[in-house]
Amino acid sequence: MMPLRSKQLAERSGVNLQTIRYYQEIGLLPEPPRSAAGYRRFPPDTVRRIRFIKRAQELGFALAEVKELLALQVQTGATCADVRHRANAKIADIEAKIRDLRWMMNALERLAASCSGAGPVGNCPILDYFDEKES
Amino acid sequence: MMPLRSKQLAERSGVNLQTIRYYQEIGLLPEPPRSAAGYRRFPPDTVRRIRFIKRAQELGFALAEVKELLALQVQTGATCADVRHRANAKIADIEAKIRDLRWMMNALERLAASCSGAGPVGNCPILDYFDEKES
DNA sequence: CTTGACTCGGTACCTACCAACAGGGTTTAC
DNA sequence: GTAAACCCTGTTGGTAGGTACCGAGTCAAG
Repeated sequence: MMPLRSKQLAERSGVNLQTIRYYQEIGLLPEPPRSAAGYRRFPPDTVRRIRFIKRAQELGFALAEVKELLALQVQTGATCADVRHRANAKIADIEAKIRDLRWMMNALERLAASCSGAGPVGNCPILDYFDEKES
Repeated sequence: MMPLRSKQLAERSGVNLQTIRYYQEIGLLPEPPRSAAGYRRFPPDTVRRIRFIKRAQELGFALAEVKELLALQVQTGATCADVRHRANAKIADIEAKIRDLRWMMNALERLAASCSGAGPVGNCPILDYFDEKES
């Protein structure tokens, strides 16, 4: 297979062209060789690497964490337990986020329920909550 | 009451000094009068305004949205229904986020369960999922 | 030989701040 | 009156994860 240019890589892996450059800039993609005119020539399996990144991102991993996972993948001596540990930590993160969001939603629902929706904004219980004097 | 200097305002409202200046910069706080030496002199009720902002933020409103809420508060003709509408939209946002996070968590839990934790990283089902060839 | 599509690096923008800096201002104790 | 201690000011740059635009260079087809 021929090496890919930036746009081809972007199209085949389903991301924006600038995303490719961004990933390269932050070291998620190795520095590719260049053509005589300076064009990037990516090895075709880079498509797979980008899909790896996107899939890990979908499950909540930040790019810095994805970088670690990619490093783990080729690191001799890395074990399955290392990966599982990261997955479990991420699960705990997500649980905490969900708890926060549920608390927000609950509070908002109670406020919305206490607001009849009639009348001017002066006695709105929602704004009153935001504007309470005491802490 | 005497007007407050930046740091006093920051301390009394429980935010960082730079946050005060940031809020002023983006128009969330009105431009305060200055002392002869150029020091900001905030009216004491600014503390209350910042607490408003912080409370709305806690319930998931972005600063731009908080700005709208603050504008609504003093806008003649604004109704309680306007506020409730915003609250309901925010509830829908949060619901969508929770759904996404639950999907992530589910997927991660299934992957973590499929991973024994034993052995090298080569056959890790978690990394395999990220690294699958087919889309 | 020109046109259009592509590529390059660089920069700026978004959110919601935080940190560090230089150069002054003010207050308090002695 | 002066020195230490602390405060203020604006400016710059950083964070994550990109998106978007710019002028200039390159390449292939007609």
